[in-house]
Amino acid sequence: MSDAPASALPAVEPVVATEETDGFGLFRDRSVVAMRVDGELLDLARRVPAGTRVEPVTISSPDGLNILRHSAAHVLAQSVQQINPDARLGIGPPVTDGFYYDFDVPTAFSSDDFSALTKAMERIIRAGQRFVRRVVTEDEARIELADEPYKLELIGLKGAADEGSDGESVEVGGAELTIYDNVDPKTGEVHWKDLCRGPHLPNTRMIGNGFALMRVAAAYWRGSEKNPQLQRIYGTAWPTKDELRAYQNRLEEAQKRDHRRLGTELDLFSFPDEIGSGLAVFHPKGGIVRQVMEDYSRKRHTESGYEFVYSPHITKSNLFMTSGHLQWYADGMFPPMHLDEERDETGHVTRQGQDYYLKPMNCPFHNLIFRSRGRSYRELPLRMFEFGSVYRYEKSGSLQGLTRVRGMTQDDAHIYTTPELVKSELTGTLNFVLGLLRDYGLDDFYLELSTRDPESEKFVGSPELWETATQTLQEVAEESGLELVPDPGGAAFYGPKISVQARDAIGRTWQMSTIQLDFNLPERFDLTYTATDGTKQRPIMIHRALFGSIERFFAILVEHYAGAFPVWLAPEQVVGIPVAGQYADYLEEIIGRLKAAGVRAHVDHSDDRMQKKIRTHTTQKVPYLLIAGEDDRANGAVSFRFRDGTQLNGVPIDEAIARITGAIASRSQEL
RNA sequence: GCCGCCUUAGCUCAGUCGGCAGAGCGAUUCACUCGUAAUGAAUAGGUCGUGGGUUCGAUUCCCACAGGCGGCCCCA
Repeated sequence: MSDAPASALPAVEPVVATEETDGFGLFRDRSVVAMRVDGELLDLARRVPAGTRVEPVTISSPDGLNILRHSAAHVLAQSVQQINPDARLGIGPPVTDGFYYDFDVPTAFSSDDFSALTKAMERIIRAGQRFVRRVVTEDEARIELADEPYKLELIGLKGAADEGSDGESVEVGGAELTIYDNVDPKTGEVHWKDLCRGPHLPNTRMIGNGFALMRVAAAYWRGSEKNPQLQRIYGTAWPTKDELRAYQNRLEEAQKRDHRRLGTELDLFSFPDEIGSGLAVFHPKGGIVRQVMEDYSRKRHTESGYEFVYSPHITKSNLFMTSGHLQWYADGMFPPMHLDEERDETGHVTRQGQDYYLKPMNCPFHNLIFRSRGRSYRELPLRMFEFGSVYRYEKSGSLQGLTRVRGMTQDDAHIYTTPELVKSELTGTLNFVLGLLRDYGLDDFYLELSTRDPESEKFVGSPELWETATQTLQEVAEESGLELVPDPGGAAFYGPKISVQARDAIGRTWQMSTIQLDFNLPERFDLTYTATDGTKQRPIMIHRALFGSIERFFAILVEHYAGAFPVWLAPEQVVGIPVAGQYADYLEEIIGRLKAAGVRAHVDHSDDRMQKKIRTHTTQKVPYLLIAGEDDRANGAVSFRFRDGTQLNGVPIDEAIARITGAIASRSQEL
């Protein structure tokens, strides 16, 4: 979706080779950068025998873009080693919208190095160096790459496991070990080489001027924090300069929508240093948005048969021993408060203390509520809902605005059901979740089904139980009619789940709600209900978070709407602007009627000129500005000005009020 | 937690090659009363993130810590 369509390019069709030839012989079109034979991507320079069916890969296709970006990564690495011959190479794969290359260098790169690197890259690109593939034996590769310890490690890995992480397969994923030489087209001199499975662009010239270096970062070698950290340079590359610019504009657009920036500009929330990292306060305007979000959610939950429960923020450790959280997730919890311990003068403990923990999850509390008395099958499904405040000691480096915090409010529900009702309950829950998300303005979804990693021993419940549950989730997901993406191995140890992914206004996807089956907690808490035949049965538990966390969902909505909330959510819905002071009283009457109807409205009585007031409240993204001057007063009317700058003048007062209250009541996305 | 960068007024940012700091917006006050994105003027506002060190002198140099940003790892 972020890749530009290839519509401008002429259609290029698969061909069948009539004689032995190479890709250059088969495709004259310059947009073809590689070819596909039997599903395998090959350089255009590769020979194919007569009778081979060959598909062209154009530079703008997903495969073509990856090849472009991977080749750009090579050119980056060549430039780095040109400038700093001591830099050792890690890996350099393409990623979404770009590429990176990891280097082991004694001193980290800074963005100051970018201009020199970019110049070096441009020189290589202009030289039109050819990427020439060469098959080598393992021993030959070891000799040639004797100075590249990381590459040697990859060669060693190749035999062991073909399934490396995605980046490594770019280097050594193929059936043969290959090295690509960067060859000067005039002299035939080899300027640089890299262990790589390819394929590559025919030559560097095709990278053109559609690339840019983006940022530097550190990354653990082969993704493990036990390994040394390498210095990573991220870049982006596109078939044309225009596409590069379009990409850069998208990034700028995303930056303008950044909820942290809008949170300050619109006075919604802040993270005072005094409180601590990852702990937010919501200001009055953000508070209104939150309150409206929560109130509407409460209403819908009540209508859908959920019951509201409340639980404390802290608990003694034994509860999280029972749930298993302390065993599994102690690292992610705030350390305990040790209370009630007493010692004598010599320091000996005379009274054993108690550890209290801030809760990282609500489910154990809900289980206690379930267990507080005997339960009958007649009560099931039992749906408990809570806006539960949870605290998680996230690592300092992973905190991010409101999307990753240490204190948050989950809209958490736990559903206890009989096995017979699991499927209908899951279906109902999924529909409920999707419906509610749509009401908040998100409507482009796909589902992800996270299943057990069959390799892993770390799971609870029998394989048969997992099998049935996964099957049920799959059916429910398929019946929704939404696109379903498998996420093998993504399940938690205690059960499979469906998660709802939503695309926002600029096409980014966010993981939203999760619906998760749990085979673990009912067991650990020994939850039972009495079935029709009088026997005690184990209920099945479904965890369901809709927003995930209110804070994060709030952030997503801010970014989705770029701060311009639909009226029903907007902190300020209407601001009255008199053309001159003498019309303030007239406007005040209209605004008064709106306030009486529950609309968040006020008249701007400041000394600013009217144009200034319009600017002020437009930048504050107020949905409706109501303007009144002599013309309006004479006609018993008022004039609208909307956020997009359009206006609607001389609207009769009753009509104006009906329009506003109507848009609020219907939670309209339109004004 | 790890790597790199950053922290100057409420916000966005200049600046000082070591001699106690400046703009725009915002705020306040006064004048202006105006028909769809900035009226004008004046005033207030900063122990330059915190703590140490070097120095005659530190916002500037060094160290530590805190907070932020970008990644990595992680995300029940």
